[in-house]
Amino acid sequence: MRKKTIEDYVELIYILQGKTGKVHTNDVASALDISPASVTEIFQKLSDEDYINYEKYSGVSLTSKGKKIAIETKRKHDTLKKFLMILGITEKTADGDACKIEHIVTPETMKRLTKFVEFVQKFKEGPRWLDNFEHFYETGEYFECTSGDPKDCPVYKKRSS
Amino acid sequence: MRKKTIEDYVELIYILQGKTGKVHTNDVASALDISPASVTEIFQKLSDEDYINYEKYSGVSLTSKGKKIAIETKRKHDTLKKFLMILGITEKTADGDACKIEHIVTPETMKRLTKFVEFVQKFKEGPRWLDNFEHFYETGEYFECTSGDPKDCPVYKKRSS
DNA sequence: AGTATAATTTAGGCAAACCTAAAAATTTGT
DNA sequence: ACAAATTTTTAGGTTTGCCTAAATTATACT
Repeated sequence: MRKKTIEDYVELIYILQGKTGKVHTNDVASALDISPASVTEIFQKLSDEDYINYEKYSGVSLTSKGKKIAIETKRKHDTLKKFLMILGITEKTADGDACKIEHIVTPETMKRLTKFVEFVQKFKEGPRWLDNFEHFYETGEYFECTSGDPKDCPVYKKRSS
Repeated sequence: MRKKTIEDYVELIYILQGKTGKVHTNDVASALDISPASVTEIFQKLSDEDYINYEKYSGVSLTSKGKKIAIETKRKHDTLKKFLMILGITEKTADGDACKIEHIVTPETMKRLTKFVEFVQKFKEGPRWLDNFEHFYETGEYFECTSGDPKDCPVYKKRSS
């Protein structure tokens, strides 16, 4: 069930690293709820493939290769999460889904979604059609707002975020 | 890399089953590019968990439990694909991404996306904001269409689909 | 500084998902 | 119908990602 990718680990290390840049076996173990022994194995593997600098018994830090992957993955994650939240998905669910989708989505799709988020965010409080979508989602009532006076296309609900 | 879920197998069997409803070891093996021996194991497992009816050396067919999963998974797949295509992603990419996302997405997100597709499809040729998104995607030019005379919010491009 | 405690690593094991090679059952061609 | 070819299954092996228990190293307290 739980298949963690290299990206997962690297991103997590990136997030966990404090000012010192050092991340310890136990930090990762408790974050992922796996045994410290397993984390040691993971560290060895990541080190072999040059994603992290690993020195026994001291912590671990990202190499430049690792950092690059981490930043890229985190950027994907944040965009996906924002995207899902725009559609009205709760933060917690959006975060969880983003975490899974970020590893499998193609660059083409990612690019589209990124642009979409950018597009929507240009509105101060969300575009009108999004309010109408929200209303449709809640009630099933549907209004088409492509023509006529904008006053005929009411906004049903102000979005909070 | 290749992690096949029960859903994957069941959906595939659903797709592969012809008029007779029988699917054979080799069909699945060549579809997934794995060995026939592995398919036998998979059949045994799926049979143990009552997703398929399995009789050695004859083919395999879905139980009602299996069929239910298969139909549901296919429905998810189709919705995700439509959704991605609404955003302008090419059919091939949308299909591939849908195939991966369908297994990991939460019901909450799935419900939202389904409604979103329904919402957009109520427009005959796609809502105006989608055309504007397309224009924004292509050119970076941005127009806000929430107020004022609709004529001030031009449509730049008619969508084909 | 020396010992108790905590963190980390090593060693060995288990289960899942694949594999190959060989055995067994089925199907095909004459 | 029966031998040859094909399909399917069995048996046994490999790798991966996790585990526990025990050994080792680091840290913290007096």
